[in-house]
Amino acid sequence: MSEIDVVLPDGSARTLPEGSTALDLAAQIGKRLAKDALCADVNGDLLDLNVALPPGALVSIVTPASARGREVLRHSTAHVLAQAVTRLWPGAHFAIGPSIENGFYYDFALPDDGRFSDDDLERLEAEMRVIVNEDQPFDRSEHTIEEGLELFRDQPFKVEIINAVALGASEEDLTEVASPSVVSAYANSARFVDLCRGPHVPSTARLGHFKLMRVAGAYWRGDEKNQQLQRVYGTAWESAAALDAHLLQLVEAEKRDHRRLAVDLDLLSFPHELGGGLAVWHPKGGIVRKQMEDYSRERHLHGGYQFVVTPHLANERLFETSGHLGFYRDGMYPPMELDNGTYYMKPMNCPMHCLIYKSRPRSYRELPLRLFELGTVYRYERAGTLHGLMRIRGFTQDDSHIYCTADQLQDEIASLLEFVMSVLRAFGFSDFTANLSTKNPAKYVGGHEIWEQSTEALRLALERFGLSYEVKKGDAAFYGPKIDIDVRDAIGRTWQLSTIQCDFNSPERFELEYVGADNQRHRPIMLHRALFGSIERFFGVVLEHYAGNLPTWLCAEQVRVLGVRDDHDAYATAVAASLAAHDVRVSTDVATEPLGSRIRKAKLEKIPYILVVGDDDVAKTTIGVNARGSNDPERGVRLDAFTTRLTLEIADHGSPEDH
RNA sequence: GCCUGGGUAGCUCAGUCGGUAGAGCAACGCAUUCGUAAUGCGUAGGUCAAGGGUUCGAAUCCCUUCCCAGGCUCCA
Repeated sequence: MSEIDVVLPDGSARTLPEGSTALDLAAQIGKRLAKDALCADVNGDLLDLNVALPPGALVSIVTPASARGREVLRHSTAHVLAQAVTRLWPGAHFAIGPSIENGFYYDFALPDDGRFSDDDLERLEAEMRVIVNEDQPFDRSEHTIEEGLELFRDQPFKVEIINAVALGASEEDLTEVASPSVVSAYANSARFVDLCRGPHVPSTARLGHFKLMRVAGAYWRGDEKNQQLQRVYGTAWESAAALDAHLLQLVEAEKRDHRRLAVDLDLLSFPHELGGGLAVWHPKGGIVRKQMEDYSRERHLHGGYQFVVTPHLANERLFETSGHLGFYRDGMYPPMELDNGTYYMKPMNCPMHCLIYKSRPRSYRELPLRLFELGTVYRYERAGTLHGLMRIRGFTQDDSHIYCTADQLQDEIASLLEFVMSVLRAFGFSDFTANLSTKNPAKYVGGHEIWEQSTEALRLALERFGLSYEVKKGDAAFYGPKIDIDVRDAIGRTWQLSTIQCDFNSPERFELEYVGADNQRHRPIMLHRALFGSIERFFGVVLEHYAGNLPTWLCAEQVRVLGVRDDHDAYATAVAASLAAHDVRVSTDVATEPLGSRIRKAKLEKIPYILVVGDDDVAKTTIGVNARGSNDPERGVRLDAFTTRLTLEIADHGSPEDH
């Protein structure tokens, strides 16, 4: 019998009998690897373990505790879910079931327009465990288009996918089948076959560390005009420990949910009486927000911006001119009909800023003209999309509109990028990435040249700044290309905060002009930009980033002074007064309750510094300093030394945890 | 807007078969005077989201609306 050589990832070669599979290779390398192996990377393609290796192939064995291994586990678990559904709901149609971050989902159409309820998850999970225990193989087979259509004749979604791929109509469906001409299928048993490109684990027995999480509705092919399918989400891992760790992480993430923290820390609330998506800010939230706004104003003041103020509503003529009524009427609060016309709440500040620009003739000497406003806008977001502060119906943008010439664009954007990141860094973010959204050929206004020129200006500014970015083709708004800036937070989630958008539409619609050095009239380019995006959303992101342990400068209460006994209260009050004289936000909690109880209360409020003063301190003018995040208090600290340290920390935007 | 699940005291939740409202924490009062995450006792607190229906009787069953959660879609 002839032999073949294959190459391992470390560059070493292995010799195997011709016809050997990836599993044979794994077995030759080691018993343990053969036991762990899920599938194999052969010359860059992920394949099942039982395929014969071609001579000279570069092979790596994929094991469960790897990104690709988990992906295969999750996808295979999705097949098990589909089989469980077809067992419990005979006649169910199944659509697609990919692996996703941390797990998988699968979409179904149940017989008689049936719906899953939460109780069904338990039944499904039990059935899935039965399938896992049955140790069913994943048997791959390949078919012609005609055979595939016959094989899945009872599964309309599969038929649609096969046809779409055969016609070359859908690239994304290629993930479901082998190639445009070969239909691949995986059979777990005579009764369950699913269309799939693969690869899969060798047997269902290799699965088991999964949990079904929730049911949801999801539109076929993600289009709300299509049938809504029943989706089941699950999470799946390589081990019980990994699954438990994930579930624990979900619990931890819940603890830093801004909606939870907003209640616990008494920052703000969403009273039912107000209606959905509208918040009231309580005193403590009000202080934090004021700190954010003050900082923003301060930076803009020194950043060459001019402050403007505009009203919350306007006559409909304004929004006809701006085009908002034409394009976004559904997203606006409905009209107020009055004797002298029809009024709308403003969904954006830009039309108002254009009116300010237009209030008198402009010279090229004034450009770039940067108008800034903390402008509150109202958008009637669809009920199902609301999400705490992150998606809200009334919110305040740190909004600016910059009017400039095409020549000024690149410099303006480069300096804007610097400004944006400098401001975001002041709030503790340091990991940024950008997205550059380019023209959607199906939906845009403006000439080819201006799109090219400004997209290039955005791109060059990004490169000049050295910010890593991805190009999102066709993602631009109809009126111009844009840069969005994502930040990564303390637990690795990314949030889109800042946006810099070119607008070729508004200057046209408002007929904005400036007189150039050539004494001719020219049309300026307009930039929309927001750094926080919305103050509400930014507040939510910051709160979650710090899990409520805000840096000292942002905290509503920075210090609380506790006397050990009530005869220390006078000294505690004096300490507080001394700190307050340095603009520290400080309170005292008089000794009617035991010290331990008052300390606990202050810790739950996440106050950066709890100062405890007793006999020693009264005698020596010292304090006991209990810093947030630390379990051993410092005794006998001189008050003036602490005051210096604290005021420095506040000025530096630091936290007690930094020391 | 669509799918699923919810809404009981400020918060977290219990409330069985339809029989008329409960706990812990928080609040308030009194006592306690205490050196680093819960002192004790007591008091008060509810149109059970709102409205309608079924019933002798509804937190509980039905309908409508509002609000919330997780998804889908959307996000100028």
